[in-house]
Amino acid sequence: MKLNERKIKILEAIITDYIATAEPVGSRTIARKYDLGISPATIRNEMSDLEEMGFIEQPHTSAGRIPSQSGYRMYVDNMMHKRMLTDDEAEFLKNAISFNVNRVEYLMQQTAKALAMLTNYTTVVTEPKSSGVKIKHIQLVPVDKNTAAAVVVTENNAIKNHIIKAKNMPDADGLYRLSGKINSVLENYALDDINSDRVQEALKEFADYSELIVNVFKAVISTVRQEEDVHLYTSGVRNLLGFPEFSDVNKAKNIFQAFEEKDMLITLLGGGENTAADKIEIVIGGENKMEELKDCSIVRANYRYGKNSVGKIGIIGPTRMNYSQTVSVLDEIIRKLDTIIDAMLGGGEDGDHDG
Amino acid sequence: MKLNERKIKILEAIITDYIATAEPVGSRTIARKYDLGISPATIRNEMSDLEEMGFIEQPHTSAGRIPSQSGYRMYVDNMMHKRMLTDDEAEFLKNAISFNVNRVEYLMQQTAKALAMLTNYTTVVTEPKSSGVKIKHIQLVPVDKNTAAAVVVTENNAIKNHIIKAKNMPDADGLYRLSGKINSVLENYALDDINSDRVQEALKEFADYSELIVNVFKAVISTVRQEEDVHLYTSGVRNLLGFPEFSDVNKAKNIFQAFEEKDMLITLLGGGENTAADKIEIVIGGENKMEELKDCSIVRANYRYGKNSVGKIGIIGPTRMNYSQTVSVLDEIIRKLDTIIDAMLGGGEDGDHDG
DNA sequence: AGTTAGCACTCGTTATGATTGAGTGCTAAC
DNA sequence: GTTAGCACTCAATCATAACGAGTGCTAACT
Repeated sequence: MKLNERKIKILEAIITDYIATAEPVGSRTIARKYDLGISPATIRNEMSDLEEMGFIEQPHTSAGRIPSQSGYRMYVDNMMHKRMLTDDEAEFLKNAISFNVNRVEYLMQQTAKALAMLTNYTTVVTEPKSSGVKIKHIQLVPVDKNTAAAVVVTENNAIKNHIIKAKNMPDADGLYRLSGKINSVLENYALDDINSDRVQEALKEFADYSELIVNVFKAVISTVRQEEDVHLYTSGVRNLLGFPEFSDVNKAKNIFQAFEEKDMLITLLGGGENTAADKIEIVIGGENKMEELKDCSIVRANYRYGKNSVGKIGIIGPTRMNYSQTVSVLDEIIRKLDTIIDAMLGGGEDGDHDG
Repeated sequence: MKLNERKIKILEAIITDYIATAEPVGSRTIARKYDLGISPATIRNEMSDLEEMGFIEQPHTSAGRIPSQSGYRMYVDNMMHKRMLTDDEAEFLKNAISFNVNRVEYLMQQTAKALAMLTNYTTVVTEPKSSGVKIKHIQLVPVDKNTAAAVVVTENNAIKNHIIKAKNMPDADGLYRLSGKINSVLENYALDDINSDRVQEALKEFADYSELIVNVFKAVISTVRQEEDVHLYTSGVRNLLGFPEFSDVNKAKNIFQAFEEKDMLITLLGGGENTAADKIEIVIGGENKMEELKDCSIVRANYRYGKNSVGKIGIIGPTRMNYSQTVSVLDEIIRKLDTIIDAMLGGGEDGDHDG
């Protein structure tokens, strides 16, 4: 059977209507609301075909049709036209995310919140990761008799602290001089070389403090590899409660449970796999492997710093979510975020990472 | 009318039963389940009295009675006996919170989660605040042409970063020397004196960098006053969905909305008012002013570092929550937390506050 | 006096059955 | 190929009745 022009129009009508109303849509409704110039009977015949092709299904005999998973897939891949933002949406976005936040955490929180309010779905945003980033500078600051803080400044001006313990600890001046030495080592050698003779030689003045030095290098390595886990910012979880598909409290409970588990959220955002940096990806219903979220769809994308993807944004709604709006909004916010992050990290405008 | 022994027993039975079942409890049920040695008819008479006294009420004519707000209040203040932890609970707690976490954030998150799992309610925990704490040491670390990081080490070995901007910035060595000067000023003068001639005199060598210096002092002051807002850790929000009182999705939605607003949570935890450091406080139903949470009760307490309250823990459940269990668990966890925090901050064991 | 058995009464909940109406598939005519 | 017409299905709605948990009151009993 061929998916001709008319079938496409009907399928589109069914999906549009179902997205708006959450009610199965029947032939009469389509004939009335969408100007296809054909009678309900004809529509019924076409719908019968569409059902056979697997794009729509019937909850029960005497009900209208609802889109199936592959129906949505077909719509999203081939039929959905990207629409412009409405004036209201554009206006909202303009005010929601201010350029002059000076903390990454606020920016991320703000972004999550703005998206959640605009779309009325749930959003998850990761903080920008600094994995693979180069280290610009490190400085040891005295804290205690056996404790120092290693302040690591990365290439993009993010600042991370690490607590360093060692039995033997130089005084403030000693720490300052040691910092200078370590910086010159970091500048001249790869991280893998830290056990080499030449590095040992460079640091021989501080031979007494080998424990300290080893711990400092450990901290440096963990910064570069970003072994500590990323922060996630979530907003609008409660929005899902507004949708009829989750008015069953038990369903809602399962979903909420999922949202409390970080690992789950990370998988949801696409986990390890690195999707193309500038593509918006849509995961429909059961396409994600998570049982709890089988009635949800995810629209997700990476945001960038320079050319590299440094973080992810996901918008989660019912399978029947408004893909077209969601994609437009996400697209716009990604564009905006890229600019802001560029200004924040790159331009050295600001990059407060305090704790 | 007097609240005699028998009335007390009956009120207690009603509350216990209602907490367990969430169903209005009638005279026959009490006679059957609780061995009071009196007939339903007698119980009915007493219940009628209890209702007149305002401790219980009737949802409708042909239903049993449920405790009123002042009924719970009476129970909580005068009748509830603090019970021991069960073996299971004790065992769970022992495993749930590990002593060797090395980040305050993990500890708080863990605490929130453990409490939520144990009680099956929702918990909110603030991170320990360092407000009012003395500053031990400060060091400026170069970041950028116009940017430095001020690393502030407080008396209890917490470490906070602040980004400092200034048009005119000394080089690394200059920053190090300036740090030394500022430290000696901080040691010898009160923070209010920073505009005094003597302080100006002490820093005159760095007159070119007045913008930088002003910004550093601002950062120091904000650390001491803790003007930046505290982190909150929430867990088990979804638990509330399990209770029949919130099976109406709209009610649940309102509550969830409240939980997404930080200000709300802070008021919930007792906001500004400083309650006695070592008392567990119970706020029943509408006693809190928040309309959205009128069907919830809060059991809350402060945890300490040394003698000072440094943070708050709140457990939120339906008004019909198990106060007795909640209080015991909270009491135990506070005790435990005090020990851990003492070890973490005081003993200088560790206090990683990275960002 | 206090306690209790008995009973009429209330009222939410549940079960039953009838009605409605949205929607379908099929057939026959256009 | 399209459409009007019609019988059929089935969830949702509604009214009614039956049920039962619970009460308050009265009168009898200790």
